[in-house]
Amino acid sequence: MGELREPLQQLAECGLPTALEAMGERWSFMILRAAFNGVRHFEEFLSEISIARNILANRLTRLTESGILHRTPCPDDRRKVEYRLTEKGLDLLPTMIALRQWGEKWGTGVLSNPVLVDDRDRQPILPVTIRSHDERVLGHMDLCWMNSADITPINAGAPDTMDDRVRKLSAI
Amino acid sequence: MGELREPLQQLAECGLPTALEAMGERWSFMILRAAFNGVRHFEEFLSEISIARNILANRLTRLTESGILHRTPCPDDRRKVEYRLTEKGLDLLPTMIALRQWGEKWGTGVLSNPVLVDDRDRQPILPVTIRSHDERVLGHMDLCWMNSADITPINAGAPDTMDDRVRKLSAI
DNA sequence: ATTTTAGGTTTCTTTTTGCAACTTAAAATT
DNA sequence: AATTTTAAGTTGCAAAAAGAAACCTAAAAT
Repeated sequence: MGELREPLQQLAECGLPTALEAMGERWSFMILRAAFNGVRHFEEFLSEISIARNILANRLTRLTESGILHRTPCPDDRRKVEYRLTEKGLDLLPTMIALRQWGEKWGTGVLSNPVLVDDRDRQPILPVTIRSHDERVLGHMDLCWMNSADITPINAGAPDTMDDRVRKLSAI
Repeated sequence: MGELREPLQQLAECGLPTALEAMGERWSFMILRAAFNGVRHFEEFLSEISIARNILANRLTRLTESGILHRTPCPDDRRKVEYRLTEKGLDLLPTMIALRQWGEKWGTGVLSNPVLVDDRDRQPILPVTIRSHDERVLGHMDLCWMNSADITPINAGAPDTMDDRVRKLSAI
């Protein structure tokens, strides 16, 4: 049991290639990290990251085009432009933190400082994990692939679309 | 003894650059995904991913060098070589799933089927999230940076004032 | 009126990627 | 035993991307 093996014919239909198309280029994650740390302007990114000027311009355009950043000319200083994370961009935080935690755990330099903490109680966050619907932490041996049509819904309380209802009826 | 000055730490030095050094190249995540799906041999990776032969050889070498894959010549067929995920490689699963879920959520019409489920109860896994020490789901506004030296061990009274030991994670 | 700042382009060089053909050892087939 | 096929690469060359440095333009500051 517990062999995580996706049907290989359907590998192309996974969200990973899509995600990598937007975030797979060099510097994209470093730009994202800077953005999460409050960096908003071109020259600010430039001094924060050791990236070439033309490459930064290209990446900011690409990230804007793919809806991860939003570009706005500053009203108060018309030379300036503001790059801000969109909802789509903000939604990459778990991925980025997971990657960062992996780097911290397995990288050579052991010390990680400063550390990400919960603002409410000032305690370090947990390692990012995969969880079951009832929040148990799952390892790769606990996972398998399943046709979404064959899944038995667990909560009958949520309102369903017509399509969901049809699918449920035909699956049971 | 102690003749050297203390090494100057780069502020906000984090595991992300380390992680990207190992996983930031093109195709690395696609190779990882194939490995998670049980792909183990060179020609198998080649037919699964649309990657050039020489690039695959290069990536497999790099991933092996960085300890994400382990390379073993097959004892039963001495032409073959087996590439397997190490513990370090397996530990990238949360990152990969988080990235994949993001791609599914924000990608253009990627219907996610099959779906990752918990082997135990056949229910879909939750979206990968960031969690506090007591497992509350945290958003980017709930996070801040803190010096690890200033963290109060759990059970002891937590400080309730925002002071200069705390830096807000400032996106939007 | 001149200088500085912000956010880019342009040009050129180096590095990385991609394609196709070639190699080498081992297994399978005739 | 001779050959064909398979597996895992390597090599050589063209194309694309990254990086460095100078240049450009509008707007703000001096």
